Amino acid sequence: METPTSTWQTPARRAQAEAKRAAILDAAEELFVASGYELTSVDAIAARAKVSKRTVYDHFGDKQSLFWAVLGRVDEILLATIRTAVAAELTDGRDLREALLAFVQRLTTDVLPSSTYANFRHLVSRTSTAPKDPNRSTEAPEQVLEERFAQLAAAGELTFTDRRRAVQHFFVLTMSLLLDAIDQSPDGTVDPAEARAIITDGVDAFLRAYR
Amino acid sequence: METPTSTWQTPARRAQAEAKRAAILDAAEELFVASGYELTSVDAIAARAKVSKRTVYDHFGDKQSLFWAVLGRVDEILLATIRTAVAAELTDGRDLREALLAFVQRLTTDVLPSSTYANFRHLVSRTSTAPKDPNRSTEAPEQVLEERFAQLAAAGELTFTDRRRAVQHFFVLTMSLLLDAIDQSPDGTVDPAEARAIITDGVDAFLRAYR
DNA sequence: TACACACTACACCGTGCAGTGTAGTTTTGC
DNA sequence: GCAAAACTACACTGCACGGTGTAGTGTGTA
Repeated sequence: METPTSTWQTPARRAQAEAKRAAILDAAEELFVASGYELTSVDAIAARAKVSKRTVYDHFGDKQSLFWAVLGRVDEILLATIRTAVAAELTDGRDLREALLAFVQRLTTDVLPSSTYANFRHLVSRTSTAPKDPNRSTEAPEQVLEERFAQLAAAGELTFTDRRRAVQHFFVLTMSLLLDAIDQSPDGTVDPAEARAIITDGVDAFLRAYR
Repeated sequence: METPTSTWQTPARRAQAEAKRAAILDAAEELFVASGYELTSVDAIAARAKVSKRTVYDHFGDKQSLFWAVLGRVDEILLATIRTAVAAELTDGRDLREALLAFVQRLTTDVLPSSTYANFRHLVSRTSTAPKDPNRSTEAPEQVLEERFAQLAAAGELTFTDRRRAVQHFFVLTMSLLLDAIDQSPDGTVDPAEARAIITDGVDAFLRAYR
């Protein structure tokens, strides 16, 4: 058959194929996150997805393409999550500190627990072992926040000269430290109290620097 | 022979052995940093060190131990560099902003260009593919800065409740962003002007938050 | 009924790599 | 000169893994 995704089939067949495809992506994501690109074998992915190895190759061609497909899905989810969180928490008129705290809290509970993005940041950014995707925008998430920060600055709630830098600082003061805390601990979980402390300290430091 | 490091030999022999050992560590460091743990073969390390593969195994036993040895050396150098930089730049009576700028600048020029620590941070922290060393203190560098920050707080130059957190924030606002910038760029180098901008922005933000 | 699609099971190939065994060479200390 | 240390060259094992080829199975669809 080769590339079942190319032509247009009857809905029933198509649905089955999509289900398998999703299962493979799920399994691949878990294993890549857990063990990294090199140490994750296609056989293991197939086994976890309860799918024959051949099906994996029929769907994705090779290991690299599968990895990129996983990455693409993760990027999508992440971007959607950030957009939602911005829209839901960073609302006008709300106390800025409360808004930012809620925003980060929401991001962590929505994205990190599935551990989706947490370790992928490390996997991708510089595992150096993972193959680099030629076409992908690592900028998107930041830009969403940048726009909102610009509005906040216009409203006098924040003060900065370089909005890009301000967003960078916000991210490292909150998300980066949370990610660090996560993969510092052996089991990959962080004490919720510690997490809250990191978040509040980060937000407060940010506000002292940029209010 | 097996493990030439165990018994005590005559100086000449020992010196030769040490030279080889150092050459192996150098080669291993370069290759691990460049390609990651998995993708670096022991054969490649031996070739680069201009040493027979057998010698590598005679010295280090296996690939993991070699990796840990490299890590240990990097840790030592890093710690010494930080101590020196603290002593040299974070002196009493100096304008705090100038001192912190010089401190970060010195760290980057002393540690990053050799790229020693830059990518190793990524290799170790969560490559997940790299083997974990059971006994190593990832805390040391931070603690050096913590002590100095505590003194600065006592002198009224800084204000914070949690000195550990303050140091974390300082690191992410400066070094983390520099490392990010480095491995964001394909060739592993950063425009010096951009680097300076990152440093000054980071230090200024830190001072706004903690002065 | 018959076809095509998605999939499985499984054998198979090539390769790269960690690690070993060994015989031989150079150097050093006595 | 001799013995041992340090090292080289090289062959070799074992294995895991990426990827392919193929024969066969079940199932919606025409």
